[in-house]
Amino acid sequence: MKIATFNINGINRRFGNLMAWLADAAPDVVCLQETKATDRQFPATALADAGYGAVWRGESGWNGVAILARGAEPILTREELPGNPDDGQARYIEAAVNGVLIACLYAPNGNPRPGPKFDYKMAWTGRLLAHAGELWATDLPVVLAGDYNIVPEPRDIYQTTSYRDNALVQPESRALFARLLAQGWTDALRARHPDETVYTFWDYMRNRWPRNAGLRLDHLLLSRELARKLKAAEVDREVRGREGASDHAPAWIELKV
DNA sequence: ATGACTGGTTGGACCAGA
Repeated sequence: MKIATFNINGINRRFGNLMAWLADAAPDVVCLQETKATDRQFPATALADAGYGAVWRGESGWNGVAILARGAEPILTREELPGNPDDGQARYIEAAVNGVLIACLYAPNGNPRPGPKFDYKMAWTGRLLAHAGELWATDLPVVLAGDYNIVPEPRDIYQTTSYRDNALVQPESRALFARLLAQGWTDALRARHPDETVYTFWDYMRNRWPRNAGLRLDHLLLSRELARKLKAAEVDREVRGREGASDHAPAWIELKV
C-alpha cells in the first residue's frame, strides 16, 4: 500500500501536473494540501474519471485539504481538528482507507514571528499534538501525513542564515514536532534515510530549486504497527522540476499491507 | 529591511505562502 502526501498549491491550476504524477506514481492514497478550492470547485468528477475516490474540505482562495483513494471511496472520520470550534480554516481531514486511518494535515506557516500568525501556528500544532496523542492511544494503524510547516532539525534545511527568524525553524516549532515523535510516532522519511539530506520544498524565489536550496516540511508519521510494516519512504523530487510545478514535491511511503 | 516568485481574489493591488 502506497500512501503519499503532496502540497499541490492549487489543485485546479495544477490539475495536469497532478494527473501526470498520479499516472506515474500510482499511489493508493494521496493526501493533498493547499487545494485552494472551495468545496464546489473541487474537481471530484475529473478525479473519479482518473480512478480516484475522494473526500475534501476547502475554502475560498487558500488552504484546503483532500484525501484521494485509488479504486476506493475514503470513509470520512473527521473534517476538522478537535479543540477549537471557532477555527474555520480548512487544514485537516481524516478518513479510513483499506483499514488504515489517514490523517491529512496542513499546519499553519506561522510567519511573521512574533505575532498572531505564529501564535495560531503554535495553538493549531498544539491541538494536533493532543489529537495525535488520542490516535496513538487507540492502537489503530494510523498515518499522519501532510505539510507540518516545521523543519525538524538543522540538517533538514540548506545552509543559510535567511531563515533564522522564520517560524519554520524556531525552537518552539521544533519542540512541538519533537513532542509528536516522543509520543511514539515514526518519521518515515528519516527512518528510511537516517543519514541523508532529504528535502520536500524549494521556494520559487531566487533559484532555490536549481540550487537545491530546499527544506523538509512534509512528513509522514506512522503508528507502531505501521512502522513495522514500512518498506520504503521517498520523495518524488523530479516532480518539482516540471513545468508549472508546485513548490513542494510529493513524499510517499510503501507499506507491507 | 527589502525584494523576489506564484496563486487567488478580484477588477487591482493585495493577501498569503514559507
